[in-house]
Amino acid sequence: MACIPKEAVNRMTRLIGDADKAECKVNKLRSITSKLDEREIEVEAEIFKAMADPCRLKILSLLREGELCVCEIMVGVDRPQSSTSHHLSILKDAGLIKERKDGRWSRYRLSEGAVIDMLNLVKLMNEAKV
Amino acid sequence: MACIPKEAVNRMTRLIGDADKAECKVNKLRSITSKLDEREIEVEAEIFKAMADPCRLKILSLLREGELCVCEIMVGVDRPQSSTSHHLSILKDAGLIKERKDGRWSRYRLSEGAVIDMLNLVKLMNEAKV
DNA sequence: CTTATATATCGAAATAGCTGGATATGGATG
DNA sequence: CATCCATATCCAGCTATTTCGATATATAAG
Repeated sequence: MACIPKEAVNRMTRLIGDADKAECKVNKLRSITSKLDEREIEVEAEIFKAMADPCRLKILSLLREGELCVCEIMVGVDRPQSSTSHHLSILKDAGLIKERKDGRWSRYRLSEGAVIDMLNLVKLMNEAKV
Repeated sequence: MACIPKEAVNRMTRLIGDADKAECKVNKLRSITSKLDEREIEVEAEIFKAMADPCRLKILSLLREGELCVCEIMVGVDRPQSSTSHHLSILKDAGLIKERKDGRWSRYRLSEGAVIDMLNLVKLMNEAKV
């Protein structure tokens, strides 16, 4: 569940050469992560998780063209209705898309904000990788 | 594995009201996703997947401060060595971090490029969500 | 109120991912 | 080459996620 503190400090001491400096570095490192808001990180991970699936990335691509209802999206991604609906709810829970009820149809669109920026950025990262 | 084509077109026809227009929309939707490069989407999903874990987000936060070796990172995230090493390899495979061997130590740093932008963006999205 | 339809939710099986102890690898040193 | 040590890899158990058929919910219309 956690690293062994004593062993960790020993390692750091061997790495740095000085026990006091090592202790100091340990405290510095711990203070960085302890200042992070656990809840915030959880939510950020959820956002990335929502984007971490090929089918959902396709849905987001489709929605860049504009608002679509579920039946259109399931055609676009070529997946059964329940599967499509499931992915949509994950994207919605993460705040990436918005839903609008229209009679018996549910129409989805991209949320305002940074969704498109994220998609553009990851494209850049992909290209940089190759 | 795939949605039922005939049913899909029927749904679209009821949605749009005109069979020809529906057929046309189906083709348009399919052409959007068929133009997407399957391999590229796979890699993009891998990048998001690498960022979709609280522990790995903490590691990226730590590395924003500069290059660190594994023993420093395991202290920072308070995880055992094998676990830390595992997360580092996922981040490395996704291209988010780079490794530099230095004697018996492995030193990791953020990749040049859009990693930090991505972290800043998701922070914005998180704030926007609340 | 009955039927038809669009979407959401459920359930169960399959798959993928996380975790951490144990072990392997490989550099450094004597 | 024997030993120490940092890191990577392996393995097994556990949990989370994906998938899709079946069912439930809800809106529309007759």
